[in-house]
Amino acid sequence: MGCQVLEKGKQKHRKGLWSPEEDNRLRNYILKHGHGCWSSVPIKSGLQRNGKSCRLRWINYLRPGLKKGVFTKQEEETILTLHNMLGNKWSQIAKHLPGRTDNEIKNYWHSYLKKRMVKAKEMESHKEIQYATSSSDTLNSSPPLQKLATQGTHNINFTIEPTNQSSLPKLLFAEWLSVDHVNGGNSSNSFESLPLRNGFDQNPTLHEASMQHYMSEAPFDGGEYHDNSLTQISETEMFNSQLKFGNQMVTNGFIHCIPGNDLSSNFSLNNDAMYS
DNA sequence: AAGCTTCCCAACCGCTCTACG
DNA sequence: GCGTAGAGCGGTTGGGAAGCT
Repeated sequence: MGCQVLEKGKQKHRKGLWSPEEDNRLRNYILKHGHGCWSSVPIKSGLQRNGKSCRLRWINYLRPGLKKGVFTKQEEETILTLHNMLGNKWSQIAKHLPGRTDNEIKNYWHSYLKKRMVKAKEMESHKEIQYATSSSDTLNSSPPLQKLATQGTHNINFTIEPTNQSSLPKLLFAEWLSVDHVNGGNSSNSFESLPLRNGFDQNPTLHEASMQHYMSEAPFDGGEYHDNSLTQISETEMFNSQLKFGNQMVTNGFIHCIPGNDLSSNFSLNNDAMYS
């Protein structure tokens, strides 16, 4: 909001797949200036796309910290669990899978997990029929979905409220950073104590920002983003680090962070972390 | 090898929500 | 309170790759 540069003039917007050149333009522009108002991005960056398209491309493909490649077993289980609880709230689910986008998760669900669920359901109903015919008291067999959903989720210990609420620890490295950023603080910020908002912060940008933290240590040379940079850091590791921070937070209501690099110096957080 | 089908994923579309004047 | 515009989300589509006949 508060965007002044509007898409004036009904110029024809390009559609379809993005060329590497377009990607570079968009990436370079956003890294340099932040996205600000999305509708102004294509104009300022000289792209013949609409703002919406730019936004999507950035979020789903260009944004630093995105994890590419196959979903791990753990991620799979997380999706199943969360989908069981939240339904098709892909963006909510994505918040719990660092480096994955809602689109990616949605696609994965439709192309693979949905079938798996259907299969599991079929098997279960088949079993139930068999069971019903052989025995009269079949009351407390656990629901198939729940069963599936809880398999292998030993390390996911959180509850999800049906609304926007999630108590999954989300306070991350970037929390202090954004706050610092907001406050305009120029502190090198080695040890900062941050008061928490509502116990657990609901800010969805935290994950993003945390990914940027990881990215800050990953190769990002000459605008060339290496997809596999993140694969060197296991998801578990990232997940654990979140939990660790979460624990700190739970214990005293404040978090003490020891930043690695000064992120803001090598990546413009101003918009992605602050506004989105 | 060619044609057909299926699958996957990037991108688009349309809707809702929110902020602002 | 109302209208407008931008952002975000979920559903859907289209095109290319892979697999099959």
